[in-house]
Amino acid sequence: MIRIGKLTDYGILIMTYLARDPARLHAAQEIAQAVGITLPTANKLLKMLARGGLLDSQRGTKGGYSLAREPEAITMVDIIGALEGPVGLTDCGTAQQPGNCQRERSCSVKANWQRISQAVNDALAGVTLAEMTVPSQPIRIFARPSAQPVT
Amino acid sequence: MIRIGKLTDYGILIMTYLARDPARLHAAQEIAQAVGITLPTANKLLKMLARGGLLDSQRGTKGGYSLAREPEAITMVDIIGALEGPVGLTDCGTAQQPGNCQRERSCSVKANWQRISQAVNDALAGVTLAEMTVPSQPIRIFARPSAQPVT
DNA sequence: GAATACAGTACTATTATAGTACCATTTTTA
DNA sequence: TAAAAATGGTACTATAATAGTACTGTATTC
Repeated sequence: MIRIGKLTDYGILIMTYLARDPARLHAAQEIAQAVGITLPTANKLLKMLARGGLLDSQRGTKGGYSLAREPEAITMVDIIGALEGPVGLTDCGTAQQPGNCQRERSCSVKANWQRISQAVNDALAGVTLAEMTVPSQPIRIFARPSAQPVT
Repeated sequence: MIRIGKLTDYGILIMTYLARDPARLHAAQEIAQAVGITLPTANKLLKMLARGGLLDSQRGTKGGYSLAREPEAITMVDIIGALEGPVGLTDCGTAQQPGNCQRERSCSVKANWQRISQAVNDALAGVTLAEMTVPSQPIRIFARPSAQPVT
């Protein structure tokens, strides 16, 4: 099974919670209780999401977090990217470490592998946070401009 | 980062290798050497792939493995599914354990989450093993019948 | 200036993955 | 018919990644 971590799961719950009341400022403690996770864990995730540019934060008493952009402009790729790094499926598939694979010769898979990552990326980019707040909305999958069925 | 395990990476290399010469029977030792992994690891993977119905096997001297279907009829979902279980992204998203999530009330995310898994699934199902053997072929992403842009 | 809340970092425990070993079963061949 | 070669199944160990926690620092409000 391809899976993402528990923390990312929680992170999406947090983001979804905030998306339901975007105007207000929400303290970490309030969020932790609402989502059903411990405060330390919530703190950790909120920091990461803020650091990733998805949340605005305000310090001090009456401080808290709020969405940095409107829910329509935040996708699953943004959230997963902030919590787990760039979406890729294998070591040789990520953009940053091009020459990492030791068996370049037998690995013609590489280029295609990156395409697969791209496909998954596109799928996740097609789901906005706004869509997550409503019970069931059809998800759009956009084919990239270059993609067309092989005849 | 969403990632799949090393073993699955190896598994795809194995399948790609076999796809290049589908007619012949390939022994585990030959495959291990060709792909660049140890024999025990190759054995483990080949067993899993055979058990998953992706490989036919023949025992005894002169035995070995070969693709159970033609490369065009094997997709990334098949391979990943055989090595890591069904493609899903989180515990509550998989089909088999519907009531596992403890915070059902605050989790309206669930249904959408399953849709995301479905989107990823579709993306991976759009890549055949045959396409992996050629250096660079455009990958098709099919939108599901129900999917249509929200106006 | 005290209390509250976020920011950053480092550490520990847990869990999942990767890797290995062993024995059983089937088929070929000498 | 026996030995060798190859797959089938299972269980175990070691490693690595994840999850969780704690501590210190900084900003803001009252």
